[in-house]
Amino acid sequence: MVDVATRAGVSLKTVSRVVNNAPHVQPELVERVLAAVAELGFRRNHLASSLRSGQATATIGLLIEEIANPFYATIAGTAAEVARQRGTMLIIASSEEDPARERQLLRDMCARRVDGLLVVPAGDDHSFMRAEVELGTPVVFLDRPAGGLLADTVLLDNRGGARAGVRRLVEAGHRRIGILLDSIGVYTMRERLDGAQDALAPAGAPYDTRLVRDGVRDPAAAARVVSELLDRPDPPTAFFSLNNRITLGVVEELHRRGSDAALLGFDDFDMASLVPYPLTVIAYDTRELARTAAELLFRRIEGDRSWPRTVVLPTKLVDRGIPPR
Amino acid sequence: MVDVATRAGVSLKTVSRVVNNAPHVQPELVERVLAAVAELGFRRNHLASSLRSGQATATIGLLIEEIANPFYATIAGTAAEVARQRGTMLIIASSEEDPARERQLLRDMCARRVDGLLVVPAGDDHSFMRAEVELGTPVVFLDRPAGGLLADTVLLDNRGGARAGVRRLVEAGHRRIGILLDSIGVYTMRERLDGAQDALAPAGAPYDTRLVRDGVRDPAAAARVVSELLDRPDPPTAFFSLNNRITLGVVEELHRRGSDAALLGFDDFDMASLVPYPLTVIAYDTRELARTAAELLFRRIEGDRSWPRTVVLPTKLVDRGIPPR
DNA sequence: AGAGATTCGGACAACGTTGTCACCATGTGA
DNA sequence: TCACATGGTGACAACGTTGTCCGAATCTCT
Repeated sequence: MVDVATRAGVSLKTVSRVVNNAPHVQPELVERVLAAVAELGFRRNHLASSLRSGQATATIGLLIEEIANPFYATIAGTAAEVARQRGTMLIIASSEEDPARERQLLRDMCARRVDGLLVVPAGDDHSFMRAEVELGTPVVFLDRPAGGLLADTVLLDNRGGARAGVRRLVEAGHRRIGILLDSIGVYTMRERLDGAQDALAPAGAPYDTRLVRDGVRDPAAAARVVSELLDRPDPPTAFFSLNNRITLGVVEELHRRGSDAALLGFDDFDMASLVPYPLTVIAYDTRELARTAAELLFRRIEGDRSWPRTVVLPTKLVDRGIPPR
Repeated sequence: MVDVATRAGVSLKTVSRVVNNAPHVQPELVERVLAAVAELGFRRNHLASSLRSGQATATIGLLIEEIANPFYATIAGTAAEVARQRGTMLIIASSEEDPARERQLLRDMCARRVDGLLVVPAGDDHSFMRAEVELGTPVVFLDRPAGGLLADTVLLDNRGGARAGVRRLVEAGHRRIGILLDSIGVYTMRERLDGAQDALAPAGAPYDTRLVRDGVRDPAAAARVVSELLDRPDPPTAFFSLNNRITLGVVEELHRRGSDAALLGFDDFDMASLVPYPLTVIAYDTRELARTAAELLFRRIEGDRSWPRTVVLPTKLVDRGIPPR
């Protein structure tokens, strides 16, 4: 900047003014400065700029579980888009469901003085962030609530969605329903399971814990579990898979066996209509989830100091057919 | 930091030393400083730190087309992982295929003094980055080459892959092959098209431009084009779709019609085995593409000043059946 | 013509950190 | 006893910007 000033024959401060297009600079000087900037290839140092001016690094942090997962990729894409509209950059990191790693990454983002944080929580205790939040870094949690910290949160109606879906199964006459889930440790899974119970109880359907299988991490495992359940003396007549990775494996196995069991899945996916099996799903708008959270975050960044909100977005049952029992 | 120093009864500099765990500080003082840090909730300002110490913001930039696209999401995930292993954060932005936007985003990342850039180029002239590169910001291009700039590049063997795939179609007796592509303006599409020609020419197969359709942007468009081509008096007996979004639409239409045309697609996808159609694809390892590029970038960041390299990664033909003509 | 207002440039300090250097104790060897 | 390392500490300046303030030049009005 000094070099630019020398070259243009003005003071340092004038260059600063031109670069920030502040008012009250002679057009002629502006021109000379801009010429010098171009000649010397000057680019303002954003670090120094936001160090001096206090706040506004024009950067927000996004912490998710796993970037490559389409759900999180959609969230990231939407967040990036909202950020771009605000002239803000996005730092992304993935916690891989590891609370220690989550903590370290959040610390690191704070050290970088991000203007705000968008977090899909991995651990269940976020009280360690209280200091940062009180110091003025806005945080919005999405998809899952934070533990031990009052903050803005945007969730899906997991329980209501599962309830509605399972109710449809029950209405079609199903009573023995195999339920496959990733990990009971995850909030969304617990909610979905609760929703299923909500729908089963009034139908007087036995909530048979032998039909509920935890720890189904991938399609192959899902296929194995389905196979196992179908080989029981009293096999389930319907399946409810609690996420789309599991659904994939279930479809594969049901299709392979030519089974006529009903299948309900949480999470829609692109190719659902191509899948060789009638697949009813509980869908939701991932982009809206992310957009809502990001916009809430920016409102906070812009100074909104109102009481923390929790927004719950609806889910929708997409019925592609449920074979009756 | 001043507050911490006061509280611990030491000088500013000693706090700095402790925070950076520099040697030659009395264990007792270290303890006192750490206590003060904990009590005051001090967190070192990364901005100021990297401003003062010159380089090393411990941040790299990734510029891709569209985060939500699974291909780029995989790249982003892999890049984030490599970065994390190096204690580096990742800034992600998407150009949405807009050269102007690409340019602005790259400038912005440079202004933030990233340690290096990973770029999937959108425009075809990147000479505007020469100044930055010469100033010492390493850049690695991936998936597509940069225009007008000598830099490290990691590519896929698009042409070779397409050639091998189409050769298989030709071997199975196909001569009239419908080719659907997104946009001839994109490097990868041109290469794949060239590969197809490579395989068709020696077979004496007519390269019938009426069977080549550009501008197929989404599955629905692909389905329409397939329908149109099949309704010709001399319909193609095989289709080659140049990306997976297109493949999706082609599968849908072929399946709908109960057609027995052969289908070859560029890009593998998760559910390929579930698709209700024998689908042979040209696959590649996206993670390896990203990992290679990211590791190359970090070698540069660590000081490697050797001549820029171009790495071409192989593709693999995954044969899930090709109906003969 | 003089007083006040307006416009614009520049000197200076500060943001929070770290590199440089000098200093003060010790301990060590001649 | 004296020089001389050595380990431990702090004062100071600097990184590249921008906010504050002062003052010079110009304009406006009576």
